[in-house]
Amino acid sequence: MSKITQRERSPRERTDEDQQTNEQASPTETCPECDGNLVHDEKHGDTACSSCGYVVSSDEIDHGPDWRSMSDDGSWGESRVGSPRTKMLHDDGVSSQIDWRNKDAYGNTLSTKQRQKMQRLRKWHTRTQTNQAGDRNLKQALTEIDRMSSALGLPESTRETASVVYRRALSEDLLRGRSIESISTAAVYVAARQASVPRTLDEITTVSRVERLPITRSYRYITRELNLEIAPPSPLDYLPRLVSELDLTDDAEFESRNILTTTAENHESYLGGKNPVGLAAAAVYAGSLLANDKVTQAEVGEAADITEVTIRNRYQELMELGANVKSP
DNA sequence: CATTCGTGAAGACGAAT
DNA sequence: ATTCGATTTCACGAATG
Repeated sequence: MSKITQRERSPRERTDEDQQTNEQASPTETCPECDGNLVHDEKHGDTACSSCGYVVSSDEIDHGPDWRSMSDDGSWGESRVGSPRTKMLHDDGVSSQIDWRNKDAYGNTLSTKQRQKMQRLRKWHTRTQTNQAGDRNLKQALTEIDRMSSALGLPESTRETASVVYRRALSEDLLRGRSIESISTAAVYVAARQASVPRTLDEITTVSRVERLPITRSYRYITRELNLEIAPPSPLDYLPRLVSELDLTDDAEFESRNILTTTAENHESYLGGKNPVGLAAAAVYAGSLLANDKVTQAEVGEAADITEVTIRNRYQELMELGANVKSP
């Protein structure tokens, strides 16, 4: 009969080399990219940087089937078999596929007649997988989400969130008149913000295939229609990335963080309406001064993609509001 | 000399109409 | 769809060290 293989059967037997290389990739404490804190994501087996999203080692955990019987009488009733389900594949990763080679399950070449039959079967099979317009959209969208997430260095969990957001938009029939790209991009934007690893609209735009306008439109649209409540990004979210990009000391980071948190506590209202990146940049500048690890306004501006003028203004305001900034 | 400061005009954005 | 208000950017020269 036809050879139907389960997708992504994960390796049960690992070779010796695999074991060794896996052990050599021992977890480190700080991110090689930005020196941010590394967070281990138990669910996905990823060790990723909490600030820049850099993934250090992925897939330490075998996602393969668990062959143990889960019931006392030893029956297979509860056995868990197959690949893990994931929102990142359009069908949650539960589908099967027909091999493209014209061989049967034993590797024997098929007869001409059988081959033709297989052609038809294949055609039918792929159609059922992607036939519905929605499913076809999904496939393309998920590819895009993955591509953009990679380019932005977002952790795996954030990509799944983006996928879920897109699925919801799809199921609520929100795609009419909007491009798949723009919705996908908006989903990534949403997911990054919800995961407290926000990317600026500029960063998002550079990795997307569509312009800024459709992105913001779609973003507004889906957040409204799906009732997604997204808090404005905190300057603190941007701080670790800046610190690492500028190679500042922990001291400087501490001071910067301190400045931000204290002003946030005492002058909550002040922060409204201001670009959080500008606030973060100003705090980093101030912090670097306090910690004797000075960087110029221009350097901070470069790293944060913000003008010196803005840094100056925020810096001044921070000084006025927090008298506790002065005197090292 | 490099860095910081200050300014006015112009653009971009969100909210309101 | 346009208007309005606040914010940011740009470009520049002056001040500071």
